[in-house]
Amino acid sequence: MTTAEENYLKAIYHLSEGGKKSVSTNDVAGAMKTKPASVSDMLRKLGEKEVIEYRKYYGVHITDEGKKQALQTIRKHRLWEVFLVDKLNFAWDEVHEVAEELEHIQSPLLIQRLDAFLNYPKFDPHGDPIPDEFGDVKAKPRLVLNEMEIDQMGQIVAVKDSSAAFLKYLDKVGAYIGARIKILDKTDFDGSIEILVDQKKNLFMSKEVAANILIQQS
Amino acid sequence: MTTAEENYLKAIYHLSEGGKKSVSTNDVAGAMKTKPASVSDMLRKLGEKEVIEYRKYYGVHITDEGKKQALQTIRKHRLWEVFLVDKLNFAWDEVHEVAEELEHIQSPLLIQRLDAFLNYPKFDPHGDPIPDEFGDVKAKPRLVLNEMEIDQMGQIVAVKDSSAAFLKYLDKVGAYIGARIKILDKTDFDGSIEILVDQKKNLFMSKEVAANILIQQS
DNA sequence: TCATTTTTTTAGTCTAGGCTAATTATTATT
DNA sequence: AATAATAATTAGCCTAGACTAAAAAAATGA
Ligand SMILES: [Mn+2]
Ligand SMILES: [Mn+2]
Ligand SMILES: [Mn+2]
Ligand SMILES: [Mn+2]
Repeated sequence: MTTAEENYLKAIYHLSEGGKKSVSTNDVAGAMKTKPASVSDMLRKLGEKEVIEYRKYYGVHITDEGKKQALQTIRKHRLWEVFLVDKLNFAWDEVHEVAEELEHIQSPLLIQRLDAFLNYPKFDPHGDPIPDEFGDVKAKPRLVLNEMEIDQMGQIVAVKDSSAAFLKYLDKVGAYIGARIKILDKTDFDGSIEILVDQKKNLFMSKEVAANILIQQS
Repeated sequence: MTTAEENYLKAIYHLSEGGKKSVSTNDVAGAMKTKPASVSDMLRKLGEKEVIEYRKYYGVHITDEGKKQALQTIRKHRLWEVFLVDKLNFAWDEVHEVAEELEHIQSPLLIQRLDAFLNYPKFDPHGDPIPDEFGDVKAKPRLVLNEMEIDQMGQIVAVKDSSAAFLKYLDKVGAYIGARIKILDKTDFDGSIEILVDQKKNLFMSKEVAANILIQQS
């Protein structure tokens, strides 16, 4: 698999995650920031490699083999992110782009040793689970913050958006992975919410922000 | 610079190292394991970027700017090799191929942090000096083992060949960076030599092997 | 249902980096 | 100095991965 193929397959995997059976050409183009015409071409190639099932005009469905390969790339991406944050003192908003390159280095030994060196981490700096070498991820149920009800409580365990802009914003307002939160108020009009962080700090946030924060109930 | 351009420029830099003013198309093709026709094409491109001076039919000369860029790639390569050996417990014969990929990751911050994490190493696992961030290398005079005379002494400080085959051979016979050696005998007929390692072990080696071992006199 | 809109694919073009075969320049040898 | 050998370049082709414009299929909705 080339770097481009790995990136496409990973995008298709992520687009399929919400349990969607099929992913459209336009969806992939959006995720990859390429044109639909380029996507059609790539889908044909990935179809021939049998990592996806591709029916012209009807979108694409990732195969078990494809899922396995995508999870390997994701594993590598997240392990490198842990390395950058834990060992090289990168901030959590600085790691995504570099990991996007590092994930394509081809060396099973490297990843095995890196995993050991990092002490077999289970989550990356954004709270996302790291698949094991067989592609198994232990997924605990998580809620999206903007869908929680008043008085519900929980802990921030992950973010959906790993862009520097979003993560810097969270840093600024004091939201972080592990923070204990409680829903204080919700505004029907715009969907914005008010939460209590660590039993001491009130925090208002827009629906857009809350929709990118994942909560686990304790 | 693309990965391919970086690899070519590095090869040209290494081929120029012996003080040779100009490097031939065939030399580059040999080092890169590509055909001369492909090299001609690349030389034109590198010439346009002014990292080399290219006169058709008369070989190529690396510019100061080219040297600077090559040294940055070499710096990255060698830092990654140190990381693999010191932190991930790779053997010195296992690192070259992986470093060949890692050296192309584009992130100045990454290299700066990696350097600090490794405690600013001055040499890679093969004894080669690591250029600093300005491209400066501190080069101490080194002799090639097969050119030394009987009774001369010194320390193995580096190897010229970083292939797994060669390094595994050195492991097997007990030669390593840092070993103190003394020339016991030389055979004119085939250039083979006998050395004493660490004042206790006699070691015979062919001219070919000795020609890839670098000695610093103490 | 049938026309319009939207989505997707195809056709054709481009660049990077390879290749082979043919040509040309340089170097070596009579 | 002329010819032969060698080295290097050019010409033409290929694949991967992008793109635009045109064509075709599917979805929408009057
Ligand atoms: Mn990537
Ligand atoms: Mn992440
Ligand atoms: Mn390389
Ligand atoms: Mn090395």
